[in-house]
Amino acid sequence: MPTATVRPHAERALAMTAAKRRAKPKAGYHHGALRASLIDAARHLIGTHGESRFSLADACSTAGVSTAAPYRHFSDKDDLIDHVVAEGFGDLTSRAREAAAHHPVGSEARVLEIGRAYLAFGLAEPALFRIMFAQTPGRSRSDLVHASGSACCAYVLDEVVQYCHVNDVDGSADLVALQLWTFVHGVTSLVGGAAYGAVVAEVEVDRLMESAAERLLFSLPRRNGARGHDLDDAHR
Amino acid sequence: MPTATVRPHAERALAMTAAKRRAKPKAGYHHGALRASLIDAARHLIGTHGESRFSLADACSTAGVSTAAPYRHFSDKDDLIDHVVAEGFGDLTSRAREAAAHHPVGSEARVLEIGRAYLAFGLAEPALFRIMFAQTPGRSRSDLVHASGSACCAYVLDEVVQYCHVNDVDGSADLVALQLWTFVHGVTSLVGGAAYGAVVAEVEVDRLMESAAERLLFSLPRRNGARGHDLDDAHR
DNA sequence: TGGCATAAGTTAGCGCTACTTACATTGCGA
DNA sequence: TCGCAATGTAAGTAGCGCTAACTTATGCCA
Repeated sequence: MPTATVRPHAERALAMTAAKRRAKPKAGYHHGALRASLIDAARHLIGTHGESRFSLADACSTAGVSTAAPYRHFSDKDDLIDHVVAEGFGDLTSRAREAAAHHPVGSEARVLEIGRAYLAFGLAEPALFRIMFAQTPGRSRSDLVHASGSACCAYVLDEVVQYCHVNDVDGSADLVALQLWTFVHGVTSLVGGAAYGAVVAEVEVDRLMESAAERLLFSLPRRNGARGHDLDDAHR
Repeated sequence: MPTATVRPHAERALAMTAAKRRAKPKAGYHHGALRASLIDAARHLIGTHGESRFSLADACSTAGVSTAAPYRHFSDKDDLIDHVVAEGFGDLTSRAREAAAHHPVGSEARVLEIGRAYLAFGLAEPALFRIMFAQTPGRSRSDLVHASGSACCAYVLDEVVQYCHVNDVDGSADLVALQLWTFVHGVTSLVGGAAYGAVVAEVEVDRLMESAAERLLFSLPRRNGARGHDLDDAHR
């Protein structure tokens, strides 16, 4: 047994600032909030270096623990990533809900703000957004990912369906909702990537989305025979 | 010096079948078509195990060479992946061009078939499709990737712009083309992932795309004041 | 046709990573 | 306060990307 045990990782306090908002960090042998700290660190590292460059060892050193510590909280590296993805879906849903809250149900502004929140999330963390909707061929994601992911998609789709019901849109509300979600997801995927930059100016992305929402939803005919919007609104 | 040199990798011939269509494989110390074989192997392995699980060593063993061999042809692992991506963009463009060739310029069928080819490519190789449009935050892709990628996108967009010109569509053709491409890309991204499966039946994807093309392009007003299609066609 | 520069392979080895095993430390409840 | 479960560490293994130094085959040229 060692007579004078050196307290390792004295610099841990420096790395804990990121997790401070989540739990009380106690300096010492036990980290106190390692689970949350590792998720935070992984999310940040994936965002800055990409998923393929992300290493568990990096996350450990930023959290200030040894490389064996994560296995007390996660079964393996993929399990940690799954928790990052689930947290991402939770954040995306929260952001969309917050954006919607300021506008009445069934209003165009509400639908548009949800779309903008979706896009803003993808722009803020493109690498996270990508792994959220990706699936590795070999393995299946955890139930946590499936639950949070389908909850997120279900919410977004439901908001569009509600717009259709409130405004008596003719035709299949599910189809329309799926189309709009698909489009917003497409914009978000492309602007987060490299291909878009050469083609689209960032200022125009919002106009692109508004115009698409107009053509895919707002201008759709209503059950009473009227038309939601004059189509000319879409390209003035 | 060894007196009796054993010829290593006698089983190489077995692994060469995949590259046989590309170059003449000569059994022996020199592979003969290693560059192409490695690209093939990488593309296949990324497709079956995902990018994050793809290892250069696996590609080497399927090609039947040592792990140092790739560095005679590629600067590093990322360089090999870049070549896979460039080949992917080339294939995607080829498929789209072939699909378009059977229909007159400016016809709805031509636009739809290009969209279907795009979707079919993404369904056939989802992992490849994903890395084609992804970018790792830390590093920039090679000029090869940028060239093939922007050529692919430029072709797809140009076809929609041509439709607009042939049919005298009113408004910005660039905007419309971008919208349609974004939508098709969104469908392809989502069906390749896990989120869609729970929501959309695969049979309906084609109807989804057709209906979106109707609303985003075919039903748009024309310069002479007419309307391309009656909007009701979109949801009969 | 011989000879040689060079292209294109190989083996050996380094540092990093994911993960496991065995051990150390701590907090908490009986 | 004791003991145990939770949570950390250190050490070790296998596999990975990549490099350095060496070996083999090929094409070209006197």
